[in-house]
Amino acid sequence: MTAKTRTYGDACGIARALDVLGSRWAMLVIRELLFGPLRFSDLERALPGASTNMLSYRLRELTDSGVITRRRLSPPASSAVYELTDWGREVEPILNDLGSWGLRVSKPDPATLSPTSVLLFLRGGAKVDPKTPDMVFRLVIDERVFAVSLHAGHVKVVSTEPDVPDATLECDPGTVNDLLSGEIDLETAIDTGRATIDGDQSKLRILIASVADEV
Amino acid sequence: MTAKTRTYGDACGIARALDVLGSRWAMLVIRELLFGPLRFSDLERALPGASTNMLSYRLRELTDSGVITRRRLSPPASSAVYELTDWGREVEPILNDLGSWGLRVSKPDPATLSPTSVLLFLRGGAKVDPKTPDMVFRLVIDERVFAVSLHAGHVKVVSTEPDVPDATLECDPGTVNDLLSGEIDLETAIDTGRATIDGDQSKLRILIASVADEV
DNA sequence: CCGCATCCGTTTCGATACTG
DNA sequence: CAGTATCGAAACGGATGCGG
Repeated sequence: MTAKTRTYGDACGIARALDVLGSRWAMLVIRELLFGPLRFSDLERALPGASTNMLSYRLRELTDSGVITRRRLSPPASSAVYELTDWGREVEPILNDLGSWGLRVSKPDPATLSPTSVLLFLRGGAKVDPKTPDMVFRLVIDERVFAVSLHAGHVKVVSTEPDVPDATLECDPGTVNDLLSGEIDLETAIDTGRATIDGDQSKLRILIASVADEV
Repeated sequence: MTAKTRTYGDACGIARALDVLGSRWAMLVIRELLFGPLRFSDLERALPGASTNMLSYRLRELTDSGVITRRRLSPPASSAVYELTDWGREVEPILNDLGSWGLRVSKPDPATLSPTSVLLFLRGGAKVDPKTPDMVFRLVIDERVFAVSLHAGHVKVVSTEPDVPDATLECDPGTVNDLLSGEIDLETAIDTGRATIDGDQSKLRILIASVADEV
């Protein structure tokens, strides 16, 4: 059954992009894959509200149109993962811009927040003074480990274990977001048990402050 | 009946943007409004395939969320127009990027092409040598007049009558597109009656060539 | 003609249940 | 874990009609 998706039938590049990315959940699936390959169930967890049904269908569509690929992991762990193709990775700046634009939309009331969203926000929102000394953090959100590094005023976020981090911060996505948007401060987060810190707390404070200023 | 649109229920900026722009035709409506206010029927013509039904609903939604405004024209012409708010105008760069990304998607078979799409393409695709002398054109597509100017290697497209154009080009959207993408040349277009030219043809040729090179 | 409401068939989506 | 099957609900597309 060849998926004859509904098309805009418009030769414009925008319409053609939407023919591929315009259906519900498509862009959010891509958002989730921005920090590396994920399994079906990872996506399911990151996108509650998307039915398994929809997910598998969208994944097939995106695979067919060449935005993502399905790959089987090597023998020991024999599960399948989905990952962005080179072309798919090129939507990242678009999603970033869309994300900044969307900040002016009021938050939905019961709101989820995936680790990925927060990390994108961190990466995109930070404009740090280039004279700030370099630093590396180990960020643990929802069991997933990320290396967050500050180098020459540029924030980098990668989905790996950092070597020699200056500090480790472990907490849930909501807390990271509240910290970055300045809604709570680090002390409160620690005291209320929402965050666990290990290492150089002052450096972490610098990073957080620089992002919070932007917002 | 307050439009309680389906929401992603996700606090991420991307998801919130999609709560507003994610439904079918929404972004294309915005695309059409990028060059200035339009009436309901103008939108209808530019977006065949969108039912009047859908259009009026989308327009209300976009108005409610503050992306566009509805304004009544002054007395003589007492019709209403829709136009982007400042915030709405900020999606332009996003749509441009989306448009470039989407060029790699194969064209739908029976494909329409609105004047707006072509002009966006013209504006976005042209990287002209800054040493090229300035020029101004009068472009007439589907009865709509635009001023296309080349100044210091930058292409500007505005929806107004230009004063003192170097040349006038009148044709349908498809032809402009074919010219810009190098699929036909100016001579052929004129000979086959697809384009009508008045004024300095050589200058027009320079503009066209510089865009076609990009593609 | 313009802006929209209404009716109706089709497609897409969402929730739950169920299988390899 | 990684999806498919099923089914009701919502969104969409097309046609028509109606008051400015």
